Amino acid sequence: MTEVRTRFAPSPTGYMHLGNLRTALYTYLYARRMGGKFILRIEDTDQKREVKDAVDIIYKSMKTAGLTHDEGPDVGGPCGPYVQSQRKHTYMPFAKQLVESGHAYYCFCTEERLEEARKAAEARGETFKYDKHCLSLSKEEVRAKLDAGVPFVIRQNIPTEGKAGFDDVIYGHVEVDCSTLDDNVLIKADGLPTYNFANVIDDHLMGITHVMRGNEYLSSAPKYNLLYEALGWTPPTYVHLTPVMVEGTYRDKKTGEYQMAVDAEGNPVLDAEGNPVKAIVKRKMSKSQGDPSFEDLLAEGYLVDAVINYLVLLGWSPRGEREFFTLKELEEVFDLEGLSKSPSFFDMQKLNWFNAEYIRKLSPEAYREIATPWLAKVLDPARFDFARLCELLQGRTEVFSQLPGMVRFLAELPEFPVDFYANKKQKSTPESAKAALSALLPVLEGVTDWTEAELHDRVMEAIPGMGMKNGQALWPLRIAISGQQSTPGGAFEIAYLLGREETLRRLRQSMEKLG
RNA sequence: GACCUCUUGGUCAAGCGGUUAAGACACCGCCCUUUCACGGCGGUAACACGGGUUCGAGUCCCGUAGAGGUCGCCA
Repeated sequence: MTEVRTRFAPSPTGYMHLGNLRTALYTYLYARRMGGKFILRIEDTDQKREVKDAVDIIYKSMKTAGLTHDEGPDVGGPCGPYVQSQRKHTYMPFAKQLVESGHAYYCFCTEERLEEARKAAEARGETFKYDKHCLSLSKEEVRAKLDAGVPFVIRQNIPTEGKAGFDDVIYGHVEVDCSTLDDNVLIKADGLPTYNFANVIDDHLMGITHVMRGNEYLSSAPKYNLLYEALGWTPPTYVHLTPVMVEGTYRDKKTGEYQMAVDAEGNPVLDAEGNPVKAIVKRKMSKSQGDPSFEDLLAEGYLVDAVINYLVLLGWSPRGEREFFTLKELEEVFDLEGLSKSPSFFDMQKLNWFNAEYIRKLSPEAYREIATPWLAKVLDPARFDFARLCELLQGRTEVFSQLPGMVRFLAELPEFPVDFYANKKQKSTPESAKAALSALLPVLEGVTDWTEAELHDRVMEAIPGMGMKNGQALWPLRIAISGQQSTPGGAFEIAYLLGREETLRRLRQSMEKLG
């Protein structure tokens, strides 16, 4: 049995979006599971789209995600170079071979002619297909044009009849009529191959056994198989992955304008102020549409392991109850059978849940290290016990970026309405709160050893004498010193964190407002 | 529009001819509790529709509808 070789072949467009990362993940996992090799190849044959540093972003993302490749531009390997633009000269000979065998042909049509034909086809309501105009050129005519230096491309010569198909692990056998296929350009006028050609040549030359890629290639796969046949090569095993979808706004790539919502009659939907509302559509997740990339998520305080765990389950099922997996564990269990056939929607809530679970599993030290910079955005580390604060926060953190908002009240008592004191279950009302706070103030003033234990004991022993239930006294106390109905920790923890002076100051201030 | 593909709760999904149709997120309720969260217990909620095949269909076949993809000298 031959060794499994998979490849992740991104084009350097400047970021790693989540759909791409998931494809890389699956590709990597399958290679590892099978004890094979994972190859990174850069597909940069479109020089117009080249983005500076984009390749570095790819390396960096792969590295943080833990997807190490066995062969690639930076680590080398037996099938290099692994950057397509550096392989420029390997494609033309194969193209010429195809021309010789009649599976491809030179085309000298100008872009203008093609554009006109495309428009004409559109006007007739037909799908444009290249008319094989240049296929009828004689060998001599071709020779003459070539010698005269007329710009050319090389097109694949698709049979006019018959069927073309391929087998896919996920979709099974897919077959189409050749008549619906277009004679795609294999070699562009600049001498570089198109993706359609380069992927076939490189996958074969690099010994790729399993081609895993987005299912946007599903419709062109039959053409690739025709190429493999023409070249006398065995096609790889295809695994076409479903896209990661999202519901969101849609902005036209060319005009930059948002698609607007319309009602059943086609009239614009307006919001309360009478402004048009953007349409919410189902579409592929995409950085250019404003969806978060892998880097964005990490910057917001998502843990790598949580993102990976969430992503692997989005479109793949281990078919068991288990849902937590480390990368290493996935390398043991990942298989192709669990891959789903239908697109899956990205669910931020579930990602948040995964992230929260992973955060809870962090050691207190690790948590504190990550949390500290976030806390320091709004709190002075010299003034607050970050260690204690982190203990309180760890079980309540979903995403680190939420931290500043959760602790800002410690820096400054926020304005809050008196009805915060009203809580039915705690039997608290603004009136009872006033009584409770008045009784509690001297108790707290009497506490000199300002520790949570001491605060707890002094206050708890005073409450029965006040003729109140615990909640009736503690609820208003926490509200008075925090200004919030929900806080990371109870009254004693908050009081401790604030310190004696600040607690008493806030308590008096809040009592004043109660009148 | 043409071609290809997909279709189990709001979302991720198990299921591979016989199940009370798993599980997770979200949501709701109860318990725990000085709030929230965590944790525990429970609940609402699905086989797109219509025809077949079969003793029996979420599972197989055919239509319809809906959704996604492709139709570039982009990948």
